[in-house]
Amino acid sequence: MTVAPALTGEPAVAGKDAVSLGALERSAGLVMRIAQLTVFDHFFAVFGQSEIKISEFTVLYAIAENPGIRQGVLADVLKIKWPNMTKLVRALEEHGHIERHIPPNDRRSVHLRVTQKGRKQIAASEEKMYRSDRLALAMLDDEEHDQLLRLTRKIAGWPSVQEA
Amino acid sequence: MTVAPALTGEPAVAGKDAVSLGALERSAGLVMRIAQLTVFDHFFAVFGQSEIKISEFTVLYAIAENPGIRQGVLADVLKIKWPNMTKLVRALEEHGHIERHIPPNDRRSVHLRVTQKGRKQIAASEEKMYRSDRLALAMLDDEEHDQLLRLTRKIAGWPSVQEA
DNA sequence: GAAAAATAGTTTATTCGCAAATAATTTGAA
DNA sequence: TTCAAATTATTTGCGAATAAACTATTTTTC
Repeated sequence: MTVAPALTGEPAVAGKDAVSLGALERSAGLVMRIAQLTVFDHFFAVFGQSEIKISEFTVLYAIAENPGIRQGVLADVLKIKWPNMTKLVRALEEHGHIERHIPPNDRRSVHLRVTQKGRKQIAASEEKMYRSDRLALAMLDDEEHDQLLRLTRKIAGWPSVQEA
Repeated sequence: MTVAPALTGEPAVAGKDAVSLGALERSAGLVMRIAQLTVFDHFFAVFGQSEIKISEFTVLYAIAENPGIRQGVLADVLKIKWPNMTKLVRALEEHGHIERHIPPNDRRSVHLRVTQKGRKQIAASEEKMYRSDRLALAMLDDEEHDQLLRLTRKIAGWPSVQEA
């Protein structure tokens, strides 16, 4: 029930006794946040100084999977705030990865599509995404990985794989 | 294998067909992030306009559990960046919740202790923390909650409860 | 024992995320 | 019809988070 200061590699603080968080160590919400930050450290390490950010890649990929999707819908699913999605979409458009279409029947909305260049970008970055995941969760075996996916889907309010 | 746009309560975008994220739906790292954001929505809802922020409470509680701890050690364990920890510690000190001690044998470091007032603040807020966790993870049964805790501890690099 | 390297923490400047306000359009109600 | 409310997206302003540079002190190396 104690936490070693060193989380990866060499100790962040050498020679320090273990730190205990007491009852907080049983707050799955808190531990989950720390685990998530740890995971994303790996993601950033893999993507590094890539030409496309993880958030941009995720949105780009999602648009490819859902041609013509509205950006607000995507924002809600990915838990991205609408103003941030506006910026992401603008960046993707400026890089020529997507196109914005305004349908005549509802000119408030913006429908998104991936361009040929966007498809190439996905092909070029896709493997990084899977590698990030494997690297970040290398301490889990296959069964644990599946468990984690099942639990996190449930928390996020996504249907379980069976019922989908 | 599809994601309903509505995650909680009423649909964020009514009348929209389900969104699929394709292969990304099997990236536990990505799903974990979305789940974590969902969890913290509940945390913020419970803490709301409390006099103390969740981050401040967590740090305060951790100091109480580890009297005299250095703030850098705490920052590394909680995955808080050092400059942010500086601000958190300053805020806690200004509110009279903690004291900073500079030991004569190493005057670079700052050792932290909770004051009597800090202890009262913990007593006053502690229950909110547990309530947040219960509320945010209400969709999990006890076994699933334990599983989640075990998996996230492993990802965060914390020893399992057994081996501690 | 002096210079160089490492450690602990803070400051600064910038980026990022968010809430609130705004704009444009569509829907709904009187 | 006409006007109020809702929807969709963007802009703006501000506060939080980050990286990089900096200060102070201690440890190591030669």
